[in-house]
Amino acid sequence: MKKNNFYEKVYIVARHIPTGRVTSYGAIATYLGAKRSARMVGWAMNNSHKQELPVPAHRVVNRLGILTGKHHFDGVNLMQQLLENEGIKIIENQIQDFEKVFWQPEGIIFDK
DNA sequence: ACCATGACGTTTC
DNA sequence: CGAAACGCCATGG
Repeated sequence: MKKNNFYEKVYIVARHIPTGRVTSYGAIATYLGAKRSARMVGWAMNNSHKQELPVPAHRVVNRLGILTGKHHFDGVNLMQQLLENEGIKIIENQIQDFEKVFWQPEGIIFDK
C-alpha cells in the first residue's frame, strides 16, 4: 500500500462524510475523477482498517444504499448499528430515504 | 507484460 | 427478487 493518490483520496473523502449521512462508492469514484473505478473505492475501504486515521467505512454503501460491505466488519450487524446510531434507518440492509441522507462529496481539502 | 482479485455498476435472464 | 455475465480499472504477485 504505497499508493498515495487514489486510496489516499478515497480515505480523505470518506472521512469527510458528515455524521448521519452516507455516500456511495460510485459517488466517491466519480468525485475523484475515476467514475469507473468504484471497485477501487470499495477495495480501498477494505484496506481502510489498516489506515492510522479512522475511516467511517460504514457510511459508504453502494448506489442503492445497500450495506454490501457489512460482511467486512466485525459482525454483520455492526455496520447497520453504527448507521442507525447516527439516525439512519435501515431495513433489510437497505438505507431508508437514501436520497435524503445521501451526501455528495464536495469542498474536500486533500492535504497530501 | 500477464493474470487474478474485488466492500461496484448496469444489464439481462 | 436473485444470480450471472460483462465492463471497468487499480493493485499485487
